[in-house]
Amino acid sequence: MSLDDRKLDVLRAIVEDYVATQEPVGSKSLVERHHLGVSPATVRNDMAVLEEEGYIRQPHTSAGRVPTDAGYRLFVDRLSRVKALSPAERRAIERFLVGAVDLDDVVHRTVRLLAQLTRQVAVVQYPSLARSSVRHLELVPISTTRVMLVMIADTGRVEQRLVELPGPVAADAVTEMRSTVNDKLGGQRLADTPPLVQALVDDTPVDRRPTMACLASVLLETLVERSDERVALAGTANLARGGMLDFQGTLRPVLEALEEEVILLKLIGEVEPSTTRVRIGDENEIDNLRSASVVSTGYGPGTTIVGGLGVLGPTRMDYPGTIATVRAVARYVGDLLAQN
Amino acid sequence: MSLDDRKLDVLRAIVEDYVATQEPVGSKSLVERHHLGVSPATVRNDMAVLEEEGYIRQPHTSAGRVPTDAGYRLFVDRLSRVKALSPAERRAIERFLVGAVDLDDVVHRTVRLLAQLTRQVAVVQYPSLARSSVRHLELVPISTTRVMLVMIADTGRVEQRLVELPGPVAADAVTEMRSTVNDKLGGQRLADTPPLVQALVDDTPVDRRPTMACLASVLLETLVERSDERVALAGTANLARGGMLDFQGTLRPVLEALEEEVILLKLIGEVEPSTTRVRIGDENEIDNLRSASVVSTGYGPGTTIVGGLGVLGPTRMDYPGTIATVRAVARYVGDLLAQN
DNA sequence: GACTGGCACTCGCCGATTCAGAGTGCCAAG
DNA sequence: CTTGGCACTCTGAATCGGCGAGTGCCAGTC
Repeated sequence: MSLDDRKLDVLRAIVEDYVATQEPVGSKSLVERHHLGVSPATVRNDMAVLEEEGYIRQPHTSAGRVPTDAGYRLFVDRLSRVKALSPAERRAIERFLVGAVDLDDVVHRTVRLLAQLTRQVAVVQYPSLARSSVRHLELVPISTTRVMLVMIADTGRVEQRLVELPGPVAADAVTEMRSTVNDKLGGQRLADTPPLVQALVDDTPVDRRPTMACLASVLLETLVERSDERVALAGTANLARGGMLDFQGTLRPVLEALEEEVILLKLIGEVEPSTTRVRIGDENEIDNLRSASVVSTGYGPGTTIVGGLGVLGPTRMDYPGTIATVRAVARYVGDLLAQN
Repeated sequence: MSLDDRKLDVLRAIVEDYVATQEPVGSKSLVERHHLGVSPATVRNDMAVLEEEGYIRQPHTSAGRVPTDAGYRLFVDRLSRVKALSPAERRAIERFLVGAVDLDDVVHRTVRLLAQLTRQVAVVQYPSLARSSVRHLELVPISTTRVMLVMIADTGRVEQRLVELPGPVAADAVTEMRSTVNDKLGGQRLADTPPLVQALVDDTPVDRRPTMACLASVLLETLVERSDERVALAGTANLARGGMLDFQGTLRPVLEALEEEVILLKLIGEVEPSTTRVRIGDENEIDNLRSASVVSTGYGPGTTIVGGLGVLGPTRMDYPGTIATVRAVARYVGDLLAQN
């Protein structure tokens, strides 16, 4: 049985009302607020059908209806109208992001901005190393047997690692290695480097090979294996709004999940080109987040994507508004990145 | 009126019981659990006095007593016996901290360790730049008018900033500037650099002065003015343990406070030499944290202090245990730092 | 003078009960 | 297919009473 237009209207009205009021919505108040041209009784019949189909449910017999995860899903996919950002929001975004001096700065500002605009928990992934290219590698001698390896990526990320060398190395040897390393790896996409690194070792004169091998292993470890994705988080306090009625009374599992970087990455990573992804309640793979929804998207200069960002909130969230905000912020950040 | 020994014993017993059970403690259960050699009636009299003096109070007439902030304070100052760490805890600390490759890594591991051991919110400050010395300054040309400035401090911290130069600069000029900058600033304590930086500009040949001035201003801004202290946070999920009975029902204000880096720094910064500081409830200057306690201390290689760390939890916390853990972790981290 | 046992009293908590209101499902009629 | 009407259900708030933990005080004892 397919749902006719009015039933879909009813579902939309239910979602909108419930999101706004946080209370189960009944047939009567529905017809009052949304001028559907029919009587409460008719709406009740529709609601019965919607319930049978699994889009809404009653928390208790004889209290209004509440959308199910499936209901939200349908709403997001087919019913929600795109909401344009208010000029105030646009201005807020611009004001917030200009004057960032640093990649760190950009990410921090972005995540706070996102949390503030959506009033939810925001997550921003640092530009992924795997999607970056090497702009420069720097070797800084710390002592005769120690070198600080600094890698600067074209996305602005800077990673450093202390390297313990197998034996003492002269300063000019370091300089020389720096330039060979830069010659071979500079400009290369990080994902492509492993074979190059190997070649680098093989091409090194024997007397220096142990040192170079050591360097190479750290390089690989840092940049590739330890797939060093970082994320920033903000707005956890927003979880405690709304009396915790969402999240069935305890924030514990949600907060726990948010402490795991791996989980955060899973939430906002796995970005496909330029879509906005919405995961609703049970669609989340993480058990602790079954009562939450995640809206995420990718960002990057131009059309390329270098990282993900998104927000997390209760399933009862303003999807159209959130989606619009997430998209807008992602676009602004992308533009900002393109300028560098 | 001074409190005699038994009254203090009673206070201690009350604190210990309340911390353990989370329930107001009455005279009867007190004498049962702690073998004070007196009758409940006597204890009642003592409790009346303690209440009069403001160390304990009754949530409602005729329910047991609960320590006040002042009661906890007295307990911490005079009554608590130092609790030795269990061997298991010691092992946990060591296991957790070995294998850290990075300053970032050390800090992250530490903060998680601390959260896990104390089952509370943990905060760790990165080694303060103000207390560090310059180990090396690196200038990496990004384009002809842009340079990446990387500063490596002796504490292992690495800060970078993109510098927009007033005009194009040749590669060898950059190299030259790098070495002069390093000559002048290398090894200097960061707090002492501002005049040196000024001198640096003055000593620069006129043709290069604008570039150097630009560099200098970024340097000052990054390292000094923007007093770039960073902190790591973990264990917020622990706030949601114990049904939120502490924190009068809502975590919101606490979570909000924890989102502000400035506040976190205030909590664990301001370190005096090698003391452990305990701030109980109202003693906190931050309004949002009036129902929380903070245990903090400084850490650093040897006896010097380069940063602070600590935990935050409900006033009803196991002070002796927490203090012991915080101290132990600080010491281990200090040792770890000393090795570099 | 300090401690103790006894006793009356207070008051919050818990379960049961009641009541009003919102909302439903169903039915018969338009 | 829609609508008005109606009986029914169930929750949430308010009320009530008994229970019990815990207290404060007093008189007696060491």
